[in-house]
Amino acid sequence: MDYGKLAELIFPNIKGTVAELEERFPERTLPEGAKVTRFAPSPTGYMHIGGLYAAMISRKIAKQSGGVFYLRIEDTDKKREVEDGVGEIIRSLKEFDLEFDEGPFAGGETIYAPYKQSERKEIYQICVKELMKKGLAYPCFCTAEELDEIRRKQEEAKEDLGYYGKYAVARNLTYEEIEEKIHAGMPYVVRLKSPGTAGAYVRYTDPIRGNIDMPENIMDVVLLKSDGIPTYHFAHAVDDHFMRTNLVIRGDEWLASYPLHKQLFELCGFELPEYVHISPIMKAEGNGKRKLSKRKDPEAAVGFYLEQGYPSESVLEYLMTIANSNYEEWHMANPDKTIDDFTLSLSKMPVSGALFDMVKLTDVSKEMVSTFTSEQCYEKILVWAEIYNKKLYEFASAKKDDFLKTIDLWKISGNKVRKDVAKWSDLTELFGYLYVPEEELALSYELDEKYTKEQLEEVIKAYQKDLFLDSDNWFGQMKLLGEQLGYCPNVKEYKKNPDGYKGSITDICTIVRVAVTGKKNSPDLFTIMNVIGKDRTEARLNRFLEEVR
RNA sequence: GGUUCGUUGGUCAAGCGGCUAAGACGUCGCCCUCUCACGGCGAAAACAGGGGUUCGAUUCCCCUACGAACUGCCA
Repeated sequence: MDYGKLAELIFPNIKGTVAELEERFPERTLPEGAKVTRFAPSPTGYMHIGGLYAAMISRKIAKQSGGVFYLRIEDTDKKREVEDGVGEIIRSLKEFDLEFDEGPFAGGETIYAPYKQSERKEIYQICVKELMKKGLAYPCFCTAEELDEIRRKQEEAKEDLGYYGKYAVARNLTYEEIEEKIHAGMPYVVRLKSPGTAGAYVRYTDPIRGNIDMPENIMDVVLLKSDGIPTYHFAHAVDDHFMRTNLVIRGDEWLASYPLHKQLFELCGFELPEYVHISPIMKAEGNGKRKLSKRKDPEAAVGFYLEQGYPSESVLEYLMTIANSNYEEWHMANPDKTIDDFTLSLSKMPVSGALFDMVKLTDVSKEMVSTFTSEQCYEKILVWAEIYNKKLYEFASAKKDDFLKTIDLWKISGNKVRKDVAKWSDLTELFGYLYVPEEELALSYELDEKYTKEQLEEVIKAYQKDLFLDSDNWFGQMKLLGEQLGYCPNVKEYKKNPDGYKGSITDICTIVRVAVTGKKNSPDLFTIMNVIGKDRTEARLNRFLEEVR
């Protein structure tokens, strides 16, 4: 077989050479140890939390090594592609401040462009043509039915599944047969003619998992699909070589493809990049766990966190605790530093998939919110509310000073920090009495059954006479008021002699608190009433009286 | 079926031949001039099972069980 002739038959219009590509996409000049990493998603819908995780790690590694992080869109499967999938990815990453160092998605041009696989078709074909010239690739005209038949036979014979060895029938086509089929317009794919040996092994050392021995690739995998577009595997080899990626950080579902990728790089004459395979983020199910699924789990989408109003810093912080479990300790020892100051270690990444723990995220986020100033919270809430809570946005943007007071209310208690809020949607859920407009406010009073109707009325009516809102000793006034009604002003004393009183100052405060907020727990009540104002407080008291009647 | 990876408290996990097996979240209890929150103190809670190797295994080897990934003209 004259492979040169075959290559011309298959790729008559492809004139470029790999050598030219090497020149067009030269090696990068970077400091020793600098890592070039990429995030390479497919635009198949909303962004997955696992994608965010991978992107964060890739960017972090590039950044801390003085390297480059870029975005490449893997849009080689037009069937799965989704309208504005690329925009979705870019917006999501931007929300999390994960910016790129180069390329059109960073607002610039570089010699390594294009950054979308669909625009790199010729590059792949040049490389395939060259392989074909060397007798390492060939056209295959097998139909889906024929492939199914092969598979059936292999299953029956309990052999390895795939297109290889004696099953790779298209390997044996003569030039004349191929020419005839081409002229007849038969569809075909281009396959790798794998030189792998059955029974041979390749060793791979993963920074996370250590040494792994895997069988060498013997499959004649598809390089170019019938539409001339490359498969993932081939595009990966070509792109990561010519875009000069030197560290491929990817999900562990790719681990098994390593022998193939190694072979592809070798046959193309490319230097193999380093690889790291990271574990997926899992979701509990029954007794076990499974990968977070786009279809079943709303929390798989990064949009979920944005919508709920988790600060992006919180989500990243949580993901970092998963990525390197020593991060938390480091952060406790360095409370004023951020993720950017931390050195991520690939070898310390988890080997098995971690369950996504929403409770832990909540804790991390409360901690994070407590480090924001009120002004910072205000800015973030504004951005969030503009999209997800219009009413709140109106309030926040119209009355900034009032709004800042509400923030202080749940952020600060005396000289201590409160940690109530993990996400901005908590605002209306936890503090409806502050943030929901009066006419829309639904209060379901959390009242202990021990209080009688008369008791409630008595306390509220007494309190209505003077709210003590101008007092500099509101609590003292409340004690006095309680005492007049027969409630003990001292909790300890009350506990010693519960039968001597109607209740304690605790009860007085609780009743007023429930009347005003609907809730039996809240931040400082005096401050709440001052923040919502005298008129609204009085209205709430009246509303409560009507309710208990 | 084959290949590969994994399995320490409810969760995330440290550990890399010898420890009363860290820490964090969660849970529970106690304390902290009204509740909550914050903070402090404390408690319960784990090496999947079985064989080896070894003076000694959570750590090394093998087997079993369970889980996961791959096995596409999807990535």
